[in-house]
Formats: sequence, C-alpha cells, structure tokens
Amino acid sequence: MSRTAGSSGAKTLAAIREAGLQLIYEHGYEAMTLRRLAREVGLQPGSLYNHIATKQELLFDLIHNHMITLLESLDKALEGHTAPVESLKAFTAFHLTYHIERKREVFIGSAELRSLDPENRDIIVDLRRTYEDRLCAILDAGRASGDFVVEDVRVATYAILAMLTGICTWYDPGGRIDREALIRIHERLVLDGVTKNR
Amino acid sequence: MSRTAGSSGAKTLAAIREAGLQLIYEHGYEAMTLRRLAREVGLQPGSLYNHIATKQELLFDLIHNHMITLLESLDKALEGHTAPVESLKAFTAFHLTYHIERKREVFIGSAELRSLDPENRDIIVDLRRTYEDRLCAILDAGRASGDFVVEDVRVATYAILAMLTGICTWYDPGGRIDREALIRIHERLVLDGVTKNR
DNA sequence: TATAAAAACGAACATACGTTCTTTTATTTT
DNA sequence: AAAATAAAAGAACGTATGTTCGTTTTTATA
Repeated sequence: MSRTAGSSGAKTLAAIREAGLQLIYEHGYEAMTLRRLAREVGLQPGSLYNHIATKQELLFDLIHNHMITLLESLDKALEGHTAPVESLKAFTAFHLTYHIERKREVFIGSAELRSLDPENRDIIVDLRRTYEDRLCAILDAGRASGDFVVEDVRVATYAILAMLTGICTWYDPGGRIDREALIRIHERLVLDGVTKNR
Repeated sequence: MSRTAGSSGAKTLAAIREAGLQLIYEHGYEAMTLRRLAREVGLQPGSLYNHIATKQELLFDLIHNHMITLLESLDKALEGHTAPVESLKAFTAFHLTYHIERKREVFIGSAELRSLDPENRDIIVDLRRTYEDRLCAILDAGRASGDFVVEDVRVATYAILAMLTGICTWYDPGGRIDREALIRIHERLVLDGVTKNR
C-alpha cells in the first residue's frame, strides 16, 4: 500500500487536530497514544509524522491556537463598551459563551499546562496572563469611576474567573438551563460581588 | 542485598503515599512512573508491591481518604450553626481553609477522576455529590427562611463551589494576602451573590 | 506528458512501563 | 533461641510507546 486516493494534507491535519483535541480532552495528553490517534483518523501511526513534528508539538499547537483565538474574540467582544458596568457585563457574557462553546479547548488549555515543555508553557502562561489583565483593567476602571467597590482587584479577578470558568466543567448545553439564563444569573452574581450595596 | 535495617511497613507506606501525592500533583497520574516513585522513597520498583496492590489502587486510596476526611471535617465545621447566613459563612470559611491546606489532595481529587477505573470513579463521584448536597441544603434553607434570594439553587451551588475551589489553584499561602482576608473577601462575595439587595 | 513533491504504508528500533518472581536479610512471634 | 513473617533487593517478562526509515503510489508542478 501507499498514498491513498483522495488524500489531502490540509484535510488530514484538520482531522488529526480534531481527533487529538477530543482524545486529550477525554483521556489526557499522557494517556492519549499516537496509535489510538492514528486509528481514529484512519492512518498508520508513522503517517502522522507527515503532518506533525512530535506529539508535544501537537499539544502546543492546539493550546496556542486556542489562546490566540480567545484573545482576539475577547477584544472584539469588548469593542464599543466604555462604561465599566457594561464592559463587565460584556466580559461575563463573552467568557461564558466562549467557554461553553469551546469547552474542550478551554479544559485542555489549563489542565494540560503541566504537559507542556517549559518553553512552550511559558508562552501559554504569558497569553493567559494577558487575558486576565483584560478583566483586571475593567475592575480598575470601575473602581476609579466609583462604580465598583473592590477590596483587592487581583483577588476579585481570580475569583470571578474561577467562578465563570468552573461552569464549563459541568454545564450541559442541552440541559435544564439555557444559555441566556445562565448568563443573566452570572452577570448578577459578578456585578453584585463588585458593587457597593450594604 | 535484602531487607534494610530499620525498615517498617507503616513508615514506608506513609512515605509512598506522600511521595505519590506529590508526584501525581506535579505530573499527573499517567505521567508518574512507579520507578520514579520508588526512587523518591528509596526503594526498588518491585519493592513497592509489598505495600500497594497496583498503581491504580494507590490513586484510589489517596482520593478516597481525601474525600472521607473532607466530609467528616465539613460536618464538624457546620456543627452548631443553624441560621442559614451563619451556615453559609461557616461553609465558605471551611471550604477555603481546607482547600488551601490540602491543595494537592483537592486537585488530584478532581483532575484525576478520569484516571480512576469506572467502579472506583463511581464511588468518588458519589462522595462529591454528597459534599455538594451540603451546600445545596444551606441555600435551600436560606431560601425557605427568606434570607437568600436564589434563582436556581443548583446553579448557585456550582457557581459558588467553582469560585471557591478555583482559588486553590492560584492562592499562595506565603503571598500578599493572608488567609483571614481571603476568607473575608469571599464571604462577602458569596453572601452578596445570594442576598437580595437591589 | 514527464518530473517532483506529498502522503500514505508497513516494518522496525530503542526505550520505558507496570508487574512478577526468587532470594536474602531483618524483624516479630512463639 | 528457633520459627515464621515481613520487607527489601535485583533480575526479568511481556507489552506498549514515540519515533524513524525505506518504499510505493497519488497528486501537483513544469
């Protein structure tokens, strides 16, 4: 046997990425074998190396792509909002939506940080920090304008992110609660948490 | 060579548990090799089997012990509190304290769920559900008494747990914020989230 | 249409893994 | 003090893993 009829590099690579994403999400990077991945895509193990350099590079590629897309989408979602309250609402809605829609990428992006080689990890950690800084800036602005009352901006940032991100680990898109309701509930939780109202 | 002078079963098992906890926390269950674990404890790989049955059993043992301790400690912490507001404060304080002190156990207890054999996983998932139910009950009571205004108790439960648990992934005990301040901040965040105040 | 490049196969390599087994020595029990 | 048990060593087994390589066939280029 040899090259298969109809085979195309771009298509195969996309299939490898998708299958890799799913397998790493389900079993973890270490537990995913390239033989299993190859079988899923319909290839022999060695043939994977026509498309990826190493297993590690595939992982980094998946996470890096995710982080870039996440940041670009966020900046688009925040465009046009100037008032801190509106920005915070926009952030919350975006974060929830994205984390529900890209559940697997998000999960891998944090759970598999430790599976990355040090240099690769550093790059991703930097991008994560940039994302956090966006929320930090909103809280800072709201504090300056008097809209928010926050004891410690960094703590509030992490608390909010932790709460919102935690959702994607249990939320069931086909379940009892629809996305709009979920966003509404959390907008209130987040706003109440940073608003003076005693 | 053979049995080492001063060797004792109980001590060695404790050392295996501690080293296993640390290694799984750092690298993940799949990435931790028994050879590395043995080296850490100062044993030959085969000698581990005088103390553990399998690698899988060690993982289950660590997580199961953690869950049992968690539940017992929670019930002790909630004792004596009857008013929903007080119960919720007690829950928050306990949850934070425990999750900061037992960071590694907590992390493994959720991150390595997927590395458990199905039967083992079922047991742990049941215990987790029991823990969640404690918070659910507090919110239900507060809703019945009129102290809390919660749109959906299950959602609020998960949101609160997600927020509080997320903290243990970044909190630095030796850092800028001391534990009391952290608890105070989060008690406010949680209470505001479930209290009517518009 | 001839030639170069791409994409697959299939076999193989070196290594590492969880685990088992036999043997030896230290500790505990009688 | 003798016998039984527990805990370690050390070697080995079978298997699985990431990866490489030579070959073959299909697609793209000239």
